[in-house]
Amino acid sequence: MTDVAQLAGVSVATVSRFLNGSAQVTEDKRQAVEQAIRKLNFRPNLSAQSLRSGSSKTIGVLTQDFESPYFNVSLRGVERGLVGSGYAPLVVPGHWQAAEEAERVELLLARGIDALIVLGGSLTDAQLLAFSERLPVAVTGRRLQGPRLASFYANQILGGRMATEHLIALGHRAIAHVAGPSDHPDAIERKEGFMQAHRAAGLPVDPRLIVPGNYLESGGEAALDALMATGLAFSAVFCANDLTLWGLRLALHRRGVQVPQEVALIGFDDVPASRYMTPPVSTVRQPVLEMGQAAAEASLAMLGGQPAGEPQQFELSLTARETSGPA
Amino acid sequence: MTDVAQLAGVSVATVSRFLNGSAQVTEDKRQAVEQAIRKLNFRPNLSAQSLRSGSSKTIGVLTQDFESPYFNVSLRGVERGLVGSGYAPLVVPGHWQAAEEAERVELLLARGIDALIVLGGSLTDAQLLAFSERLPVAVTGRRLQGPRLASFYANQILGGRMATEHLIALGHRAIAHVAGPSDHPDAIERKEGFMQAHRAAGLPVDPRLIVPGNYLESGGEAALDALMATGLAFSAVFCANDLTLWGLRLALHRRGVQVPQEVALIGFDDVPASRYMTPPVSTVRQPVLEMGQAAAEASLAMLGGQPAGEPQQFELSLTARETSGPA
DNA sequence: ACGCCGCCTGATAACGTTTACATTCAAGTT
DNA sequence: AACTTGAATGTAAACGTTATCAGGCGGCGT
Repeated sequence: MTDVAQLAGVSVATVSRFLNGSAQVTEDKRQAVEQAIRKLNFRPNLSAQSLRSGSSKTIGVLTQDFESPYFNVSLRGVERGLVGSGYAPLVVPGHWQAAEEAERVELLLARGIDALIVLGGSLTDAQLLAFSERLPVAVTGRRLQGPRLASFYANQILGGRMATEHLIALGHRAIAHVAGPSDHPDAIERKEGFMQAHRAAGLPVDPRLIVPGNYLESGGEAALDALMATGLAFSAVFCANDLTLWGLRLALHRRGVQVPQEVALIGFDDVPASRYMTPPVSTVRQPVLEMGQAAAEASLAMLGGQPAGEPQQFELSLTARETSGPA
Repeated sequence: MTDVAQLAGVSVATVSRFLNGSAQVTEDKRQAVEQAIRKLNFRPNLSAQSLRSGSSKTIGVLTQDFESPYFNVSLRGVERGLVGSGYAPLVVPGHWQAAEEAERVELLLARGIDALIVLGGSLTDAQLLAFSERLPVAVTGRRLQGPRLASFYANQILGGRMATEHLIALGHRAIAHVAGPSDHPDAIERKEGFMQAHRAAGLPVDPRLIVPGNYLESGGEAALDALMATGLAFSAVFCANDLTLWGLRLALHRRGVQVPQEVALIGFDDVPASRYMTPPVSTVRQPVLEMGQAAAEASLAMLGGQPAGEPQQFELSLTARETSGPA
């Protein structure tokens, strides 16, 4: 910057003022500075700016798994919300382990992030609120409120209910459920939706038809064995998420059972590849991209000094493709 | 740091020396400093370190698309290679647009990254070499050499040939190919492998059975129409990548044609979800995770002052699952 | 003509580190 | 006893910005 100032015949202060528009600069100097910057191909040093201003122009993003399509769609939303803002996302994975997540957030904090976006995960609400004392926080998948804590969520109970009611409407009466991790709030709510749909329809639910999963394909694969072991008949399965459905679908394929003729399937999340499964999977779409984008925009708004605002609910929608058919 | 020094009754220099182990510190002072750090919960300010040392402890990663499973596996490899090194990856997408990629790299440079990892993309070799004058560069998917440029690649021609020979060995004689983007080197080489396999087997190839794609599902879907339009018969298709295969497989499903009984399919990349397609897809596995990890490790090594080393070739392997069967 | 007011501008002090240089001091050397 | 050596420490100057403060200067009111 000193070089620029010298070449333009002004002081460094003037160059800084020109760059940030923090004060008026007369036309002739402005031009001289502009020219000098171009000539020297000058770029302000971000480290110095960070040191001086305390802001690193970086937003920390806590995701869970780089290979999860669900989280990657969110990430793309964040990326989209940040474009053109001058802020860059610094992404770290937490793998659904509260301890690892907390440690990764500390790492982000040590890097001087200006705001934090948390995509799902296992941190407690209290931890999140504690972080929000230090910097603005935006979180997806929870309903949570604080002065500098914005949240974006969808009604998972309703989603579970929508999926199950879809199967019931198709005439299914013996419906199984492959649940998500039992300590995962979303998984618990989706199961609750499954129960509610049955109650509302006056249908009994056999608890043996609810088997555990892990939100991964492997859980879906294992679930079929568990289901067969019960000896109970079922004509449809509501899977806690799409990956679970994929695994179950593969296991079904291995046993030669037809989908949806013999067993109808519905998933959750509407992950991109689900459109291209055979048959294309029926699922409850979560607007994850939109939620990621909203989280990014909220972070920016909070950095601009605006208050966090109410928790914002996003609508779920049923995408009936071809894994679900009449009983 | 001043506070720590004061509390420990030493100078800031001693604290710094303790932190970096850059010089001996007597046991008593070392303990005093350690205690003060713990008590004040002190964390060195990364911006200040960057400013002073010129190193931001950040490695820029140019990926192409946050939603591409292929690139996400690479990214996970990078993440794995960097763990515990103190370096964090800063990831930006380039979307296969040379102009966008160059701009994103400039953005990374402006952020003071210490090294650059390039995953595929459309930058020219010359551009990459130019970047490597400024900082260490590691690139996957190319064979390229420079003093501070490490490269990791797999033989795409051979891969294309392996896929095609697999189909030929199964008795297929009329084999179609859905190519990748015509300006994409990998796509060109995979097609070349397709040709070579035919030549080696003494089989003619009808150029009308080679149709363009875009490495995306949409290209595969469209390809079937193009193939049908030729009026030519074919019993197998080599798809330039797995996503293309998914799209083609969906189009086939819509027309009610059986895979692999009526048409056999083979893809390329072995993206995670391919294992869970119905039927599970046969494909040529690229060790992308390993390549990403190697790129990260090479970057670290170059930052440690070691030379780049020769371009390193990774082996491809055929994963025959169930989309390929006898003619 | 004098003083006052605003607008631009330049000098300079931070921000929190690292490191070259200077200093101290104990232990060995002559 | 004076002198060298070397290790441990302190002092202070950078690194590249931004913001505070004060000065210069033209215009305006009296």
